[in-house]
Amino acid sequence: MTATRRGRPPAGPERWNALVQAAYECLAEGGFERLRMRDVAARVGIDHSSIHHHFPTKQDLVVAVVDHATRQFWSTTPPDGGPVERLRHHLATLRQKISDEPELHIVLRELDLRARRDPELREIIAGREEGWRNSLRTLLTDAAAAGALAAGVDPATGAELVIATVKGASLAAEHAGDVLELLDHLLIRA
Amino acid sequence: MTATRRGRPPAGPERWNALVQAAYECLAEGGFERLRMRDVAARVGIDHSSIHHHFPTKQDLVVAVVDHATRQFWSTTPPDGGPVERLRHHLATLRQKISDEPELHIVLRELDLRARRDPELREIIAGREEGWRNSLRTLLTDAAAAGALAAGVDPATGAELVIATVKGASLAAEHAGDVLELLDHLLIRA
Amino acid sequence: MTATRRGRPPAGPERWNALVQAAYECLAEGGFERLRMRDVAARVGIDHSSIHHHFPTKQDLVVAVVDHATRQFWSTTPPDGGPVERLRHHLATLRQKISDEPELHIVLRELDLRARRDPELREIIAGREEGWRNSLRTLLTDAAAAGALAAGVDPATGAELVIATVKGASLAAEHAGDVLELLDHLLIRA
Amino acid sequence: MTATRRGRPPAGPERWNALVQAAYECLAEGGFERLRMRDVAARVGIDHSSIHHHFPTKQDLVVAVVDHATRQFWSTTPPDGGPVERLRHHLATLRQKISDEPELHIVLRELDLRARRDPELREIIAGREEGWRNSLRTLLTDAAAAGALAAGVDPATGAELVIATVKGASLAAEHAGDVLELLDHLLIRA
DNA sequence: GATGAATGAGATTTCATTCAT
DNA sequence: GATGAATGAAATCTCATTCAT
Repeated sequence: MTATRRGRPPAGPERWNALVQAAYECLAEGGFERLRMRDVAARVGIDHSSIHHHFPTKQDLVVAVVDHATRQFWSTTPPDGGPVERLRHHLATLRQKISDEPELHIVLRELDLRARRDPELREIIAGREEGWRNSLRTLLTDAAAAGALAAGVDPATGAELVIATVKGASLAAEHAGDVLELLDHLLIRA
Repeated sequence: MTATRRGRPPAGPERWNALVQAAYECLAEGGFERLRMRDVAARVGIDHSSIHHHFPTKQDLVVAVVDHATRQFWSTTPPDGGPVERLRHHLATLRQKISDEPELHIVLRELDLRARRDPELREIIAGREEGWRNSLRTLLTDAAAAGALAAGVDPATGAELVIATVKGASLAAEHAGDVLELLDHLLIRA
Repeated sequence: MTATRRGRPPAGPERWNALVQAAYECLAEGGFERLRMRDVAARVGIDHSSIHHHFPTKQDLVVAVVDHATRQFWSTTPPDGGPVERLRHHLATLRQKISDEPELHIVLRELDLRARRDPELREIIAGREEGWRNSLRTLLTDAAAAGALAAGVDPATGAELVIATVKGASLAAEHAGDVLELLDHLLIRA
Repeated sequence: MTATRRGRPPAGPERWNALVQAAYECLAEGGFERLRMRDVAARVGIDHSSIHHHFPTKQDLVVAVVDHATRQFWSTTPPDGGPVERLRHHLATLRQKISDEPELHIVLRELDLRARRDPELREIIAGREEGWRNSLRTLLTDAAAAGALAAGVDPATGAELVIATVKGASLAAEHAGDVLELLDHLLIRA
């Protein structure tokens, strides 16, 4: 997106990224059912068969999209600060992402569903989600240790509630903010 | 399912129901991406072209499946009793459904995703979900009136939290029970 | 079309005729390419499979239509009178038919074209056309004997010219009248 | 048709032309009713799905055939010379075409009939025919100005007579020559 | 005679992928 | 690396016809 532009479409790793991005957009717009190599290629401006130089099979492209999409989402590393601030910050960031980039949720849900039948995808997604899950548990455990959690809230289960809610909330973007705010209110005592 | 079976495949409305059920199962197993008229027909034991006798187009079959699936799920009418019992019962029923029939959730999520691009499905699903939403709101409002709701819980938003959680929880069936139990605990004071 | 109506659709030979008429209309509207047993049956108001009781195969129905259509057209028997009047009358009748019932021409052209690959149809049509041809030749021969034909017009070839013109004229119904009038003018001297 | 053939099937525009020609032949042999993409492809020696690389839909192929067929026929531009010679020459050329290439007439009649229900074809064909019609009218007008037309022959109607005859004459190729000769005799005085 | 269900052959079209240039 | 042509498998849908009721 910066250099290597001499009047001709760029090649090399830029092309690779452009293809992943294009596939991501196609997926957001039409779902897996309508994800076509042709459309992805067209969006980048190359021939539909040239795409196979970068991604031998369609699955390879999909895997790259999974990597791209999951990386973006769960990587919300909370900043320094007390346990409560960090947890609050994380939930706030999730809220923001959901309203700022709704297509990301669509893509994640598509991938999640597809992962059910595709072990390769399942592993990648599970790996990323596990990172998030652990991070969440730590957050909640710290909050609990600080006495900032609602009574009877098990940190591990609380983490699942957040995950389940985020995934479900993306269904109806207009409610997502309120729901997560409620979650914040319910879970955190202080 | 009752009579008229003398060694020959049954016909009439039974066949219709069997096809819907078969499509439902195919959808649960392979998702929309792998939903094939051929497979549905084969599962019922008729020729793949005969299916068009009952459902002129694939979409017609899908619509019937939507109807079948959504009808099952949201129709959990809580019994008589006090507000708290009714709400508790409803949440418990949802918990039960999630663990008893996980494929139902898969199908619903497939449909939900597909509805994004298919207005016909969208309307059907939205109609059913609206019924559930209203029912939930009433339940929560009644509970609030009885002073049984956690402080600061708006009934409407609470309903959305339940919906979001249920939809999200179905992603990871193994956590669903705990999550909903927590929700119960958090939302309900008494 | 007259009797046997007791609140239920009629059967028997009336049904047969109705089916032929319906097929004729379908043929006029959509050509052979879109002639469907279903549509024919629907037009008469019976089930599409019941049609096979009257016409075992589609070809049988088509043959009946051929019979129906060709009978109508070529059967313009000229009345008594002098040779010139009879010929003039015949040409006038053709003119009239072309403008009154344009769909008849469409059907005949469809049949004519199809007859090229269907010996059964070919024979029926050829048989009918032969009758017309002979009748035309006699007319022209009589006119020639009466000295009423344009100089150098061979009766047999003149007959072919009329046939060719009528068949071609039906292509553009708006010109048909003028063209046949010109033919009258050119062929007949008196 | 010139170079680049080393034991492998030719590609590029040659393939395109070959497909049009093949479709034309199929149409001549079996009519629209039996025009199959499969057969066209087979005649050229490629897979039946490859044909869609050149003609996305069947209609596109048909349009190309229309273009091919109509271009051939009406483009008989008469040479220099007096009005009578030019008209005679044109009629003679038509006679020749009819006997030399009878399948062209078959195809044209198929197209003509189909154009009744297909606006796209109708326009193409109408456009071409209009060119022929105008050319004929000019010819006849010139001949009339030269006093070479039969008495009472309106040039415009005369043009229609020729068109109708040619179209009709193609039905019975064995009579076409005589009929057109008669037309020549009747129309032209000198 | 009429009906509804079923059949099976076949037609168009789509699409990931391969290959030679 | 890119391209255009070709492939082959598969999917939906159509339709004349048959069969049991």
